[in-house]
Amino acid sequence: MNIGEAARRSGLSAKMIRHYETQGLVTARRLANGYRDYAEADLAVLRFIRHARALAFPLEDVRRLLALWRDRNRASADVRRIALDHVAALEAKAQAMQAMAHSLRHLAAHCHGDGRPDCPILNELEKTP
Amino acid sequence: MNIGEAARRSGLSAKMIRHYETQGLVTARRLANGYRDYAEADLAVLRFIRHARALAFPLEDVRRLLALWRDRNRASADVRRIALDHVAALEAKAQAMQAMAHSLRHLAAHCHGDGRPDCPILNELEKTP
DNA sequence: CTTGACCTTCCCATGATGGGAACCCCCATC
DNA sequence: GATGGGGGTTCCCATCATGGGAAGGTCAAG
Repeated sequence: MNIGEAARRSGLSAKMIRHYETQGLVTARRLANGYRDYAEADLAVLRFIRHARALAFPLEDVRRLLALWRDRNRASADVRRIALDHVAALEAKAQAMQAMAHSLRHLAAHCHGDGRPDCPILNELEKTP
Repeated sequence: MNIGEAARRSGLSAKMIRHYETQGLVTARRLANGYRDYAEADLAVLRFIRHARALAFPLEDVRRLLALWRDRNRASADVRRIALDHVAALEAKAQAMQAMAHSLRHLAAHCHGDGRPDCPILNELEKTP
């Protein structure tokens, strides 16, 4: 199957698939005309990548997860560690964002939000320290 | 004051200040030798930018907030709208991240995390659909 | 006059993705 | 056989905000 069909069936874009190839996550046989040729097994890899990316694993993590996935002698502890480290990163970012959102919501709640220029949001941003 | 001192006193890096200049957020007088020269008023702008960036406003938003800040006839409603739109964006991202974190935590909780290869995380990632 | 600490501009890298150009391939239809 | 359309290929550029670093100008102190 060519890259277009592989894209359709994996839920990725052809661009992404080529990119993942340059990053060493997938490989594809080449036909005589230079076209990439994907087998069902490659599709499984592509879907794996899509699921991992849907959980926002960076490609570097995906590479390691794929290696573990292929390794029948893997230790589930290794997979777990990658996942939990990623969870920690996600939660840290999410909490930072929500803290910012809270501050801003608070400021906005005290802003008249009308035609007058007075605005606690700007007052906060212009603080001297 | 030169860019190094402006950086120290604003809490930004000299690199960032130059970048903000290319983006039209700050301007600086130039000395005869080509060095940028900042006044106290410029420092206030730089600190404003730092505070806005600390709340993760994209530079485009910072540009608009600065324009409103300088405009004595601004309507606080305009500031508020920018802020609340940004809050919505932050919360959407934060929630998406926490949803991913939850899923992964759940999967990891069912993973032995020992030397055995069996792993629900990988099972999830390899799902066919 | 040299040294070191500044400053300048310009280019490149990050991470994952999209856009688009220039060009090749294949098949169907006229 | 020529043409057109819809594949494919590679390569470059843009995003967003920031850092790294090179090459070179400037200045003050020794």
